[in-house]
Order: sequence, then C-alpha cells, then structure tokens
Amino acid sequence: MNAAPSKTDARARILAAIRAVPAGSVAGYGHIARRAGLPARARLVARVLRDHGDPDLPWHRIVRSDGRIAFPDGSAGFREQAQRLRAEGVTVTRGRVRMPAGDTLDAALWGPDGHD
DNA sequence: ATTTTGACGACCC
DNA sequence: TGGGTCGCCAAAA
Repeated sequence: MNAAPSKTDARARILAAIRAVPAGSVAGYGHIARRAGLPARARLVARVLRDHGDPDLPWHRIVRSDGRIAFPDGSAGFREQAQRLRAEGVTVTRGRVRMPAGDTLDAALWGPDGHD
C-alpha cells in the first residue's frame, strides 16, 4: 500500500535503517536504501546522512558498497569515520573496511523479511 | 524549466 | 585492485 511514501517518511525509514546497523558492523548506502524500501536511492541516503542532525546516529557505520569510506581521503570526516569504526572493532585498511560477504549473514543480523 | 552537483551503485576492462 | 562509464534521484544554481 505504500506506493508513494512522502519524502519525510522516506527520510525516517532511512534513519531507522541506519540505526538498525549493529555496532561493530557496517552497511553500504544502497544497502540502507534497499532496507528502507527505497531501491536505487543510495544518493538519498547520502543526502540524509549529510543533513541528519542527530548526534546519536551511527553515520560512521555507513560506507560505500565497495567498503570504502565515502569521504575524500585524508579529510576530517574520513579520519573521524575511520577512527570511530576502529573504536568499534572494525578493521580499517587504507580507508577501506571489509564488507559483509553475502546477504545471508545480513539477513541473519537484520531479519529475513522485515524487522525494524 | 534546464543544468549541475553529490557522504552512490552496477558494469566493464 | 583499480580506473572509467553510465544510470539514478533530489536539491541547488
């Protein structure tokens, strides 16, 4: 029934999906978008992350689909994200983290159908 | 209304 | 792994 989710709702879903990422783990932008019911809206996720305004939001757990940090190498955001991830036990090598292998593990972590 | 931009992604080589 | 192309979408210019 939700054929036309308003932008506000979409944003709320995205934020929820981001908060659903467990500490010590990472997720891609497209991954979050899909999880929020918004396929092909990875860029929207980026936009939300840029604006969010919630200090508790685990934005640092969101990386590119290839595992690379989305900030320019060497930038403040880049370093901060790497630092935060390491603080959670995530290994960051050359600004890159190891992405979860298959969706199977992903489903196990988040729920096979819908669990937010 | 048209073009550019951006914390992106899938493909290809 | 790494570099380049093309597609996608919303906000800004």
